[in-house]
Amino acid sequence: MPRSKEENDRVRQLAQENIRTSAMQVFIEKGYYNASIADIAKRAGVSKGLLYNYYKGKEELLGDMVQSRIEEIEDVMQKAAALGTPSEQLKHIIDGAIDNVLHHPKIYRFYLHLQTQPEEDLLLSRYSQMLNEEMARQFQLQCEMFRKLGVPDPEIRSLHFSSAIHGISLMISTYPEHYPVRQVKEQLFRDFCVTE
Amino acid sequence: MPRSKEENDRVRQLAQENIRTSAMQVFIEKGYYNASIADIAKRAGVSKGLLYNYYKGKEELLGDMVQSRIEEIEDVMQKAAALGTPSEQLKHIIDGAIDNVLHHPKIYRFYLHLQTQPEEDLLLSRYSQMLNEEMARQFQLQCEMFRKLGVPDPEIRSLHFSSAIHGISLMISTYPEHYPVRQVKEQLFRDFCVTE
Amino acid sequence: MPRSKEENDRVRQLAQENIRTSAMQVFIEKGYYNASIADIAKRAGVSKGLLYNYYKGKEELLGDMVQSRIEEIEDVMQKAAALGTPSEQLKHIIDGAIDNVLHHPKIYRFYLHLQTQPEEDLLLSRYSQMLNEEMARQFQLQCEMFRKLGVPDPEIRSLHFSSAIHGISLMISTYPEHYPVRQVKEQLFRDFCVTE
Amino acid sequence: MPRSKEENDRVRQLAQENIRTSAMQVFIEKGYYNASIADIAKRAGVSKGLLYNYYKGKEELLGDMVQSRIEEIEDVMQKAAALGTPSEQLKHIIDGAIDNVLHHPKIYRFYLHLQTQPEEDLLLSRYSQMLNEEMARQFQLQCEMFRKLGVPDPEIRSLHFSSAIHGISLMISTYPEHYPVRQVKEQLFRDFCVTE
DNA sequence: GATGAATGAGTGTTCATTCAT
DNA sequence: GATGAATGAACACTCATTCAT
Repeated sequence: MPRSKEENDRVRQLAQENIRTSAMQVFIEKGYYNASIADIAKRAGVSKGLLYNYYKGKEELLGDMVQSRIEEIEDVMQKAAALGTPSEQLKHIIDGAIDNVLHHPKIYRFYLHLQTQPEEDLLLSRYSQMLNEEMARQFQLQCEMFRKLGVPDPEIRSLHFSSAIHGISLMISTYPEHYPVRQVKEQLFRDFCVTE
Repeated sequence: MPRSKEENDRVRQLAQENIRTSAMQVFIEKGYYNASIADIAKRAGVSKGLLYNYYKGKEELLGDMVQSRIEEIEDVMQKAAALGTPSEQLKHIIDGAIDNVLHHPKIYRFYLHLQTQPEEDLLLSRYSQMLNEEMARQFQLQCEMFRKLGVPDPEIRSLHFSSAIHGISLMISTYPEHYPVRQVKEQLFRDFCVTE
Repeated sequence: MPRSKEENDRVRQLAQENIRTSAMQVFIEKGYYNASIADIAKRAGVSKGLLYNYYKGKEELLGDMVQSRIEEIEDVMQKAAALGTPSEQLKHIIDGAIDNVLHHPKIYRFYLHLQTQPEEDLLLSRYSQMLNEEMARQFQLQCEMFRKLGVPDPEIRSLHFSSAIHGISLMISTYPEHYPVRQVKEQLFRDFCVTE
Repeated sequence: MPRSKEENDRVRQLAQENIRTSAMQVFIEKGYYNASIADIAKRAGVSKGLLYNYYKGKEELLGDMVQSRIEEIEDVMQKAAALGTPSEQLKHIIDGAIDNVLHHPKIYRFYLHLQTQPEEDLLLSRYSQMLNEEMARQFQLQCEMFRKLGVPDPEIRSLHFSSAIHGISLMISTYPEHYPVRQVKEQLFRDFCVTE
């Protein structure tokens, strides 16, 4: 007795989800090049063959991860944009970025690693480019916010803002303990989100 | 008649230098895992065998690179420490860091990539750790400078300073063009190197 | 539809058996160091990759061979021990040893070759040691038999017995033809298995 | 000022002797295949290049060793043949063989190892054949001795004699300690060198 | 004679990917 | 859909041998 179409779909969804999650774990632990397909399949508790039924290969798995990372970022940005004042919007970005690093430093680390992939790595540079482009989109939205905030030179301001957040994120992910997160957030807020 | 010892030493030095330089180029272009020994040897115009006469393997080549990177950083820090006032010292660090990224964005990128290696990459994590430790040493020296500068909470200040520099460096290396370097340097100077 | 577990096991058994047998042939023909993995795989009609699915490497293949050789010897010893009189027991050892060399002189040669591996061959000395230890075990069992036989100095007697058998085996394996096997067996029996 | 011809020859002789001796040591320690030319040259304290001036390669070095081994054996046989009675002759062979193993068990081991080289090892089988042929020559001479001794079936007797000596040698070289050498020699003498 | 830098063919090993079942 | 046996290309590394000096 064959499964119904819906049930089949659900099985597919679950299997795919399972594989993707396992791949993320293994990539984050061992890095893309050290993660073998066998590792991922074993982690997911499926056969290598099945993995290839759902994903064309290792690269596509990474592509999925990058895609969902980008969606995550865009989600934060959209939620921010929906807020009333530019000050609140920027604060939301600060919180989103810092909390994310704080709770998942290894994930931040992984994507930064990917983002800094050598440009001529023909296999992966595509993904670092996608991430960088997302950063650029984020930058544009921030510019708009700073413009509304009424600061002079909103582009420069946005650049400073991004630099500050990335610098702090890097430091947090490198030394995850003892980082005075609250203070830093407040400092960022004072420096960037208010006009005297 | 065999070559004299000195002559031989010179030949060895040159060959080694040549190989190291080529390895750097290839690593930076293609990344560690995509750079094959054959690539490096070809780039150096040398046989694979000779490469192994001078280096035990791929890893040692990377080790050499990391070592010289660390020495480069320590050199900047020592030159800074030798200056008269904490203000000048910090300014020297700013200049050293920013100019370095500006002139060799790919090299900065490469080492940041290495630094963000997943921790369980047994092969490379050793090197990311070495780089992180160097960053920690740098941090300690900076604390001292801020202390002399007479700011309250010099540790927090040093943390902010490092975050700022790393953030900016990351942005510069990602978008090497159009970055308002002079302005940023001046801003950093105003933010961190003077006491009102 | 995947193969059933049992079917898969059978396939694995067959493949493994095939590889092991081919490895034995190639090792015996060309020697361990001259037998390349490619040789063995080709002989087995199998890809190099598959070989590594079943064996961790060249050394493990040899390990398997040594293991089964030891089991072969212990089998003869056990069968001997199960016999009624010491005289019969020793006769069984003589027959087992001589017949084995006679029917597979090259195999005897191979293991003797392995047993005489230079002690500092870090790779192989482990296996020569295992074989020597088996010989020592055999020696102990023989001592017991001679003791039951009621000879004076059973240890010395066992030593002579082993020396004689090894000497004869070496000669047979070196000059496999024309060796007066029956006579020699009878002589050994008269010399060692009876008490006047 | 060029060296005189004689002096030159002497230098050559010494250098060659030095290399040959070192090669023997290294071969005996690590085995032929694990001994690299670099090892041998280092042990001899000369450059790889010089080694190739005197020997065409690794194989020729081994050839030299085998040659001198054969001469050693023939020397014992000639000294034996020069003695007055067959009984004394055989005793001399016993002493020569056993004492040799006793004093240099590793060397015996090495040559037995070489002798048991797989027949299809195209590189080394030539040498194992040379050694086996020498053993055959020795066998012929022994036959003559046994004939003179007046035993029936001197060929069979010689075969037994060789088997006994090889068996004992193998045991001594494998368990160099505690072997009751004197007793064994006496037993051999009683078994083979006297007629009742 | 003497050196050791340089070569390159050969080998063991890994792993993404395919496909018969 | 699901499996895992099987493949083979790619790679790191070794070492006997050559030759310019």
